[in-house]
Amino acid sequence: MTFQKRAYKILELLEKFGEVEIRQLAAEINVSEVTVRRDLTAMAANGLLYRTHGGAMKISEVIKPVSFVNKAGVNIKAKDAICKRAAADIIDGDVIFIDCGSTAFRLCQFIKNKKIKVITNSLPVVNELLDSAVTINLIGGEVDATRQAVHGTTAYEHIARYRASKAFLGVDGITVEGLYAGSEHEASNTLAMALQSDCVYILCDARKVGKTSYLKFNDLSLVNILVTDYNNPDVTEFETKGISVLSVTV
Amino acid sequence: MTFQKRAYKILELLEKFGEVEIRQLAAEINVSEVTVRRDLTAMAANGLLYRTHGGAMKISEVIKPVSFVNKAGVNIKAKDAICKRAAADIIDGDVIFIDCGSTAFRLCQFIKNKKIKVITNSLPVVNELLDSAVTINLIGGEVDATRQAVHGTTAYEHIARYRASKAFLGVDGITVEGLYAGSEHEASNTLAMALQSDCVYILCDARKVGKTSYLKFNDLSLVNILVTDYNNPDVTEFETKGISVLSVTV
DNA sequence: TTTAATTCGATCAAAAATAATCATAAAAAA
DNA sequence: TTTTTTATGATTATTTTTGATCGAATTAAA
Repeated sequence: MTFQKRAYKILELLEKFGEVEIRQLAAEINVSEVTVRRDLTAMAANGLLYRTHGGAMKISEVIKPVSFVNKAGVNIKAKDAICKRAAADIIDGDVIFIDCGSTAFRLCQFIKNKKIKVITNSLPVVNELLDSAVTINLIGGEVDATRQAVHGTTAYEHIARYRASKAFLGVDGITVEGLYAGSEHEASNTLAMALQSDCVYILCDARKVGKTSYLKFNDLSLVNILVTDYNNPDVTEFETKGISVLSVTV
Repeated sequence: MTFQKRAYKILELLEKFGEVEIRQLAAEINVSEVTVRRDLTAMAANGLLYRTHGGAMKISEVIKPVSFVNKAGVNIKAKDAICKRAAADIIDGDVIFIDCGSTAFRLCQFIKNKKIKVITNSLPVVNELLDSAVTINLIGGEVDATRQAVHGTTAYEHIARYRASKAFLGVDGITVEGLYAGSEHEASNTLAMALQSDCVYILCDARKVGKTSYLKFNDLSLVNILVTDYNNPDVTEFETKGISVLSVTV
């Protein structure tokens, strides 16, 4: 019985009971207590479990895992429907930008098993995709705590170094006149990502279509595809401006 | 029977059983154990299987290496004592590097109320300092999921753009001969941060002092201050090399 | 607090597995 | 063909793994 196999067994028992005693393990695996003790020490050093006097505990019950949480829970159904449709366009081998909005965040759940590269400035996105098939490239720069995202000059320069096949971006408002953002930061970031992408998707639920906001940062020429649940004849206005509209129903 | 044929057979058996013993393989393929051993070594080097003592395992069966959160569970008392001492040296206005090791992570709790800038490649550090007085600059680049940190060429270039007054770094081992790391990534990162800092602190609990590891990546000239709980006359050896040793008791 | 019982870490020894060395056989190159 | 290189197996030295033992440290009980 090799160390690797014992480690497996130990983790299995740990998962089952939450905690285990050395005597119990020694009997179960059929090795001496000294060996079990050595195994536990090694595994604790590798962070696979938490060592206690006389045994071990599951790590999750001792230390809280790292987690960035995306709080924005508004209009989730619509956002999920939009993102599901958008995800259908993502194929293996794609390199995509995902911005730090609450809409684009919902995209994560649909792309976990795709073999793609994701470039993002959003900490919740990184956290969500950490244990997935996706390769993550995180934009560097100053961290904005309220948005849980990276912004600033360094960040935009970082974005400019990469080239993606698709960008999935949210906006604060979109009309035939152009794109609106809620802050300079958001605008700069959206713009930087869009400029480095072959195909720009705007993910935008119905509330924001036809609405303006604080800052108009670009006209519609930046956009290739608009994914929305806004089912209204007006969408033809966008199409005449050269934008493909993907309508979804909630 | 050529190597290629044997390799195929070995992978086949591995797929079937998940693990194999050398004796078993030698009998099955009808070659000596020495040859099997050589085959396994070669195949392991190419990442086709995981070598164990006495045999081999399927890669997927092997327990994932160091997950970062967990490693924080080892020797916490010593690490906290070390970090508390180190934090006493940090003053308002400082710009500091914090690396992605489990020791340096413990520093966060002591600096939350300081008016400083922290530059880091560690996601847990970012998470821990998100709601604090600290301004965070996150290194950008490829995300290493197991370490929950950012690494790669882009990351090291990002580091080179900044200049800090102090760097707080962990190592896998330190002797009078030099500094040791557990991987190329860790070494590159530590080195990059150290080179951009006016004063380099090595945070190192007693277990790692006097110990060597996988990779020696630099001599001691890189280091200015060693903070450790290693209370032994031998520390004078480091001091003769020009390093200030800050000893703490647990 | 003191005492007794565990548990731990260090050291040692035996067994197994590995790495290193060498000689031979097979294959490739000259 | 001869020479050189490569692959294999045998042999020996080294390393790793495991279990036993004992003093020190830790926990639980009195």
